[in-house]
Amino acid sequence: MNLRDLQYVVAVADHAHFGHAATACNVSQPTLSGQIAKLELELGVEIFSRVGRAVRATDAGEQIIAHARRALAASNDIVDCARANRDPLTGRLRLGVIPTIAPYLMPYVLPAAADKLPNAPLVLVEDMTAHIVPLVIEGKLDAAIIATEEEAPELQSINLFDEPFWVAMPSNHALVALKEIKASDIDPKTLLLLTDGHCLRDQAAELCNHPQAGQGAMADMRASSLETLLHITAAGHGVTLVPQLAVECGRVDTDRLVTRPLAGTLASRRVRLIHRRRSPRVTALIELARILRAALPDGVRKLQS
Amino acid sequence: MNLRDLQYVVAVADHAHFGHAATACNVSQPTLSGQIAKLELELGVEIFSRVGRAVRATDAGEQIIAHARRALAASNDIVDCARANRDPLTGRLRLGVIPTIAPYLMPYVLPAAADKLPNAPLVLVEDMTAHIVPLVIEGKLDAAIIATEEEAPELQSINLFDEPFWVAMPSNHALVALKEIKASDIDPKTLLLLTDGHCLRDQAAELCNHPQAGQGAMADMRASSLETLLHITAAGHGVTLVPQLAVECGRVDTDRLVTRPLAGTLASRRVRLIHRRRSPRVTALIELARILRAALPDGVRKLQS
DNA sequence: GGTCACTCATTGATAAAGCCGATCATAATA
DNA sequence: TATTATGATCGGCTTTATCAATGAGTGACC
Repeated sequence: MNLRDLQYVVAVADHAHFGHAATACNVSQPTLSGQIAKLELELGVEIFSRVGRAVRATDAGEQIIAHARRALAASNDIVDCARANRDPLTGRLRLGVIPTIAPYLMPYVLPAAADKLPNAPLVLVEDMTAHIVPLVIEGKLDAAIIATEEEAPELQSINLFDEPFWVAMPSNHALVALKEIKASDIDPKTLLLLTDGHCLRDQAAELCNHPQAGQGAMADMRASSLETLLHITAAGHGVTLVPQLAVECGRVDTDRLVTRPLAGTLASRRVRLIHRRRSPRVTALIELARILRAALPDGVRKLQS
Repeated sequence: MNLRDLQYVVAVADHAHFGHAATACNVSQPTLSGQIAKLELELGVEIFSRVGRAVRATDAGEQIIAHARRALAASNDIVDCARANRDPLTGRLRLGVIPTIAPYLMPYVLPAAADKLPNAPLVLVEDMTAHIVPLVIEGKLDAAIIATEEEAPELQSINLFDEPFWVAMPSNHALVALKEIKASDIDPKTLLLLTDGHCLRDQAAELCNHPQAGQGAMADMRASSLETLLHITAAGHGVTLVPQLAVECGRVDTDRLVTRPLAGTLASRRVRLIHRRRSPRVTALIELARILRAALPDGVRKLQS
C-alpha cells in the first residue's frame, strides 16, 4: 500500500470515473487502473464495482475510502507542519465564512490580513455552516468563521465576538416608535427569514420563539441572501432580524429601512473561528483571530479567546 | 512521501536508534537512513537531530511523528477493514483489561470467546487504565475493558455491567455483625487501598469520602494486586472494598475473610468495553460484548449497550 | 441489429525508486 | 591513542510505477 494508491482511490471515489480521476492525479488512466487493481488484490477486497459504465464504491470500499481520506489528511498535515515550522506565518490559509458574515466582515479583514500576514494569503470559501464544517474536519479548509456552536470532537474554536441582533423594518412600520424592540413585540406571521440552511434563519426563528415563523403570508418570498432579505423588508413585506455587522457595514437604505436594537441579553450570536484540534496552522490562525478582532468596527463586543 | 517512509520515521522515533529501527523495519540501516534523509530534504525540515551518538526528534519532528502515527493508523485501518469485510468475525482481537477485572472475568470470557468466535483469538494485555486507553486510541489495541468513564472524543463505549462494591474484612472485625455496611461506617484510617494508578483505589477512596484514605497506620503496606490486598486484609490489618466479581470469582478465604455488601445505589462501578469510534472491528467487538455478558456469572447486573 | 462512443483492462518498454553490501566519517569511550 | 558504536555515502542491482498503444466490454442511437 502506498499514499499514492490511496490518492488514486480517493480520486476515483470523488470523480466516479477512472479517466477523470487519472487526469486529476496527473497520471494516465492505465496507471491509475493498475494501481487500484493492485491494491484491491493486496487487500483481497473489491473497492469499486465496475458494473457497466458506472463506477460505484462497494460497502467495504466506502469504509476504506474514509480511512484513506484520514491517512491522506494526516500526510498533508505533515507537509503543512513542515512548512509551518519553517515559518509559522507562511502559506495560504483556506478560510470558510458563512454568507451572513462574509460580505460584512471580509472588507475589514482582507486588507488587515494582507498587511499583517503578507505571506499567508487568505483563500475564502463562502458557504453555509453545514457545508463548511465538514471541509474543515476533512482538512480541506484550515478554519472557518461560523455563528453556531460546534461540538464535533475533532474541532476547536476561538471566540471572536458577540454579534447582537437588530430588528429591521420599513420606515412606516408601527414598531419604529420604540427605541428597543422585544422579541415578543414581533408578529411571527410578518417575520421574514432567509432560506433553509442559513443559521441566521434558525436563530431568528428561535428568538421569536415561533416554529412557524416565516410561514405567514409572505412565505413565498424566498431570500437566499441577507441583502435581498433587507430589500424585501424595505419594500414593506414584513420585519426581519439582522446581525449587527450587516447593520453597521451593509448598505442599508436608511430612508426606507429602519433598524432598532433587539432587547435581551440572549439577543445575540457568538461568532467563532473554528479549526481542527491538531491543525498545523494553529499559530497562524491565532494570529489571524487577533488581526480579525482588531479589524472589527467599534461597538462590537470583542471576546478574549 | 510514502507510507514506508513514515514507518521508518516512527520506528526511529520509537527506538531512538537508526540501526535498531532498521532491523525492526526489516531493512538495512543505509536504506532507512537514506529514506529519512530524502524525506527531510523533501519537507525542508530536520526531523531528527543527530547530535553525537544520541538521536532526538526536533520540535518539528515531534509534530511530524504524531501525524505520521495517525497516517499509519489509518492505513492499518484499511487493512483491518479489508479483512473485516472478508469476514467480520475473523482476525485476532487485541483486548486490554484492567488488573482488578482481568483475573476474575477472563476465566469466563476466554473459553466462551474461543467457542463463539473461533476465528478471532483474543490477545490480552493486562494493565492499568492510564496505560491501556492510549493504546486503544493509537489503534494498538482493538478494545479495552475498563471501569471508569472515558470521554476521549475518539473513543466509544459499550456498557457491559454494573459491578457493586463489597466490603471485605477479617472475620473478627466489629462490622461483621452488620448485614450491609454504609460507607460512613468505615474508618478511613483502616481502609486499605491498592497502589497508585488503579482506578479501584480512587473509587474506594472517593466512596469513603476521604482524600487521605489509605494514609493511616497501614500506609506502608502496598498492594499492587487485589489478591495481595485481600491477603493483607485477611491478616487483620484493616478493611477494603472489593468489586463483586472478585468476591464471586476470586479465591477468597472465607474462614479468615468476610464480605458484606456496601449500601447505596452509587456503591458500584460501571464496566465498559471501549473502542475507537471508527474501529474496523466494531462488528466483532459488539459480538464480543454479547458473548461477554452471556458469560457473566448470575447476580451481576448486566447492561443493555 | 449494427455501428459508434465511451470506458476500463491489458501489454510491453522505459525510467525512477528503493534496496543492499561495502565502506567512510565522526564521536564517545577506554 | 586505539577501539567501538553509529550514522552517512557510494555503486550496482532489483523492483515498481509509469506511459502509449491497444483490446474488450457496455450502453446509446439510428
